Amino acid sequence: MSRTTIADVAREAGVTKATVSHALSGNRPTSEETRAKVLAAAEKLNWVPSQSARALATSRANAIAVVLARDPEVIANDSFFPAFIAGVESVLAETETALLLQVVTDQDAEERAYRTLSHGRADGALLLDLRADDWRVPLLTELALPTVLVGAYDQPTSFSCVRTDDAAPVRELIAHLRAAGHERIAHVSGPLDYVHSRARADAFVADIGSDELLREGDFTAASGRDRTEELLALPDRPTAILYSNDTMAIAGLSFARSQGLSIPRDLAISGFDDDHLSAHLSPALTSVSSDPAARGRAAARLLRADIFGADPRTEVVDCNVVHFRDSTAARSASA
Amino acid sequence: MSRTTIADVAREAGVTKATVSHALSGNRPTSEETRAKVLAAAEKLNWVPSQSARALATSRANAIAVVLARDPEVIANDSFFPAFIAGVESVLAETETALLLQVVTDQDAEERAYRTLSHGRADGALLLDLRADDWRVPLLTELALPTVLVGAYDQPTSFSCVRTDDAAPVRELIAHLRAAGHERIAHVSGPLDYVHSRARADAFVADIGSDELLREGDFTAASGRDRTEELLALPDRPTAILYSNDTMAIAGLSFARSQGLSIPRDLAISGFDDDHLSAHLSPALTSVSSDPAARGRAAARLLRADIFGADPRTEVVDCNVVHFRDSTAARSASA
DNA sequence: GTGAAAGCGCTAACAG
DNA sequence: CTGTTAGCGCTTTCAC
Repeated sequence: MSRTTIADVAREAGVTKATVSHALSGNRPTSEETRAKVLAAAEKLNWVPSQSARALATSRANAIAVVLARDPEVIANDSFFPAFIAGVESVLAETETALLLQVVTDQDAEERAYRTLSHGRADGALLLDLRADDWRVPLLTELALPTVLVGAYDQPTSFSCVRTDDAAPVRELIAHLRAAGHERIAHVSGPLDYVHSRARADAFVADIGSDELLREGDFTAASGRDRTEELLALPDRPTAILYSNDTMAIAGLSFARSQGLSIPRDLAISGFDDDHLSAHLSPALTSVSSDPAARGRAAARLLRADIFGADPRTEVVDCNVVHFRDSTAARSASA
Repeated sequence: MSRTTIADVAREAGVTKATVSHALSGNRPTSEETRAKVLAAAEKLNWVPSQSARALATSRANAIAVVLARDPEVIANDSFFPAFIAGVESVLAETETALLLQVVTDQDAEERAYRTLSHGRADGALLLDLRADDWRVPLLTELALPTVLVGAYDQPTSFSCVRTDDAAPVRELIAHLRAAGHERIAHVSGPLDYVHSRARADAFVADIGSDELLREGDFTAASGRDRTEELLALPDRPTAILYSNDTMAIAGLSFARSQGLSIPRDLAISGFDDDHLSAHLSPALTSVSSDPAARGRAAARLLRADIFGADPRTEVVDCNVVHFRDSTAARSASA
């Protein structure tokens, strides 16, 4: 509770509050001399302007928000999020903007969170885990809160977007597996109302020509296991499974092994998001890395531009790269 | 920019601003009737009080801060942090408190961050990655910002602490390895100025009786590899290595293998923090899980209590459990 | 039980 | 170039 206020500094420097304010913000010309006096006084008193007072006066919070409506388990096991946040922070740091993180448990709380945030707490928001026809988009539009949508979004929108091509790596994986002789290729997706899960699943179905071997998971290990069990119980079981994240892939791998299958000989497996340990598994897991930090940086930059009044833009950050590893290595013989 | 303010609600309800304020906060008795009118008006106008105005008036930001001075690489590969944050959020959610996350790159920025935060932006802070004689402790004391120290802290302090017993799992691991016949046991620690790294290293040295086989790493894969190389080059090389996190352990494991060693036959290996994939590596990695979410919850509760004026307390969250897996399995014969 | 009015600490017209 | 004066939207005495 630094008691020193702008008034103390003004007194110390022998000027008025307004002068102090402007000397520091550079919002109007100030003589070099008074500027120096003000700086000296501020320094001497160790004064830091109150963010809440400034926020109230300028209606700018100097903070942006990320609201997460995720299961704690999924948060903890997600390799995307921390790296994404690190990317966001690296650009926020340049402008001393803070990141407000809020985890909510239900939609009601989420809506309240956005309403509160938009009212003096944050200057903008980053929307993650977009769903088809996401209800948050009209809400944020109504609240007039600058927003950047992270992840594909197909509806026309007036918000900035950070996109990536989720379909390309899926096609690349399928091509690779086909070349290795696989004909029964399955896909365990994330929840299909997530736009990016849907994009991957659509790419899969389009390329394979059927959704017979598509199963919907929810990114947890449990769902990876269960969907794998279903697929392997099929009369004509798949010889390769593409999972929409590494956690499900590994759970699937374990289950397949417990059934006596050998990976990749009997079943090829690939993940998504390339957890930093995936390359060290045995067999090393084929996965798709996507540079979450780069997407975080892009999102933060777009949001900052938006807050400063720039027109919304869509930026495609294309950094998906498939790492082919042993879990999809070519099988020596047969089908 | 919801234009509606408390004045609009007051007008709509036919009362004054003060009444609206009190009706909602319950800060003074209000007749059931006016209370209902106020609630109806607020609902009708979709009004949410401005956080910045409220913060200014009450000098309470309804937010707490976590400042991270970490390398982005370390952030992205850390399995502790996301789960910890999830735990923190789960208790903050109860009181609609937000979490302000700030990542800084140098000490100067970190100090500025704390000064700014303490001045209207946050009501308290969580200190992670404590170092011996941490400079942030006196700073936060000076700023009079309620703070909770997460991780052991040996200096006397007037702040609340969340502790865990880092020594016990180290002793348990050593005992296990000794029982399996290991006599040359090494430890690759984290940076030794971190209090928790130091605690583990001290426990190691105390139990082993020498620091000959102690090497200081920095939690990155590169350092895990390098320290392992040094240890394996020793004339009388260790037969077991305890690493202070899983990332270093896996890097060490890879390096040892590249030298033709077999794990665990020629070299037993254990990690720390129990990344969610560690159990799935091959061999499965022995590691120590520590329930970061529980520590996050404890820290958030202590901080909230502190902000509300409770006396500082130290809470020991003891949830370290060693998961013995194949990477330290008993060797059939010899030394 | 409710109203009126005085701030919280800063910024931003408007004068000079 | 600098000082004066209002607010920003809320909370909180102090009266009634």
